[in-house]
Amino acid sequence: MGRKSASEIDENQEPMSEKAEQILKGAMQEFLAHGYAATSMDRVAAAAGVSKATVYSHFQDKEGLFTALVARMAQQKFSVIYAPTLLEGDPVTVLRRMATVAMSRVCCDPEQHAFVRLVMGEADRFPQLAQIFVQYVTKPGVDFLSHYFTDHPELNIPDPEATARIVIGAIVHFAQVQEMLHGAEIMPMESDRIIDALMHLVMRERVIS
Amino acid sequence: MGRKSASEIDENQEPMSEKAEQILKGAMQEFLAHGYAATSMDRVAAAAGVSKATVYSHFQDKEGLFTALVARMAQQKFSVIYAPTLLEGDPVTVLRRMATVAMSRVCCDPEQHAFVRLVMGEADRFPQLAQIFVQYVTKPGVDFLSHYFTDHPELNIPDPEATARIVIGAIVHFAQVQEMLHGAEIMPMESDRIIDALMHLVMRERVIS
DNA sequence: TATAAACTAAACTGTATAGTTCAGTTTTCC
DNA sequence: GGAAAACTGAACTATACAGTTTAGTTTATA
Repeated sequence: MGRKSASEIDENQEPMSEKAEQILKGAMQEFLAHGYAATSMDRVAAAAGVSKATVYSHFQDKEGLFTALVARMAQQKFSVIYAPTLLEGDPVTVLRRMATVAMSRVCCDPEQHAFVRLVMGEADRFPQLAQIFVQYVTKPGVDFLSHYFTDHPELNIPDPEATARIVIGAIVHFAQVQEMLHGAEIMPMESDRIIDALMHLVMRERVIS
Repeated sequence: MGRKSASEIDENQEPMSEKAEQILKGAMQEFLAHGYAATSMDRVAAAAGVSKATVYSHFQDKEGLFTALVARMAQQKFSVIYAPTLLEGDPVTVLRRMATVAMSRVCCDPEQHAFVRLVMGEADRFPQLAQIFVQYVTKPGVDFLSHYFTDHPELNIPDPEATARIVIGAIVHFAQVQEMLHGAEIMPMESDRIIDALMHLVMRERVIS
């Protein structure tokens, strides 16, 4: 039952036993709802429909379970998947489609909000988990958009990577303020206005071929 | 000793007794370092150099202390202060200066990182605190930049508020990824590149007067 | 100086927690 | 069928916590 020491994180994708999956599912429910410190192992076991001894036979301790869970979620559940069809069409269409898809994913999924909150809130106590989040969630998104900019010089973007970060940062921050921080009531705005303004900024100096 | 019920938040700025200030200082240290759930009232009292009974004579309970603390910090310590001199000069200079100041404030202050982590991490358990954060930290920044855009039509920005959110979101998200999520090692980038790319996007279609 | 208010230290209550142990049950697999 | 492994439920240890109480001390004030 290859366990890991508390401080190292399993980045492999060893197939897991059914019980281990069950436990992770219960752990996800509890940790996402209550955060790390306020989640008890008894509640995790109950949520997983499993005895507490079984939890401790699959995971070294609370920290080990938490790190296994978050690393796994970052790699599986929240890693960005890009459909090839996303790239079909002219840049104006494609960029707007990408922005719209990203915005809806990042705005409309409460589980994603809870996950981001969890990772951000624990980023100082679990810096490795924060880095895994960056590696598997943030970086692929930036790289993807950055490559698209690079592959389309007619967009006339001098620094594709920085520009990719700006576009993604604007979308993510909008979702954070509106949804995660409940800012929608205080400073309401349609997400389309962000997308329109982004398109205006990025597209207006392109070279018409 | 006008206390508040646990669920309502004091948005007034009643002058506080010296002991209450002491307690808030200790509470800030502990809550910023360990988060809400993992902070104990004994440690808060010890950090404040005060007996636990005194803590409970000034604040109703842990939740009341926490909400008083976070609301206060959002209004005092992390509300954005704008110097009038920030606005002197032509738009190219002013915008770059504003971006640079914002970036340094948001990137280089570990206490600000801890505060944002705390508010984000507890935003579901304390939605009113998240809204106070938006009201006193996010909104003033967006409004300020938005007004600057509106006051300078030569910049040719069709949607000032959305554009202000994009600029601020890009800067804040950059700081979040690089510093708060420890992404600097995984996807390093100089903050100047973000600022340059932002300037390029915002300024390139301005009307030269 | 007298009096009230604020404060302290410490003990105390009741509950919750991480992690372990163990006797007994179920599952797996040869 | 039978042995080994996995699992269960429940009790158990030791610790920590929120919040209260008490008895005594300091501080301000009039």
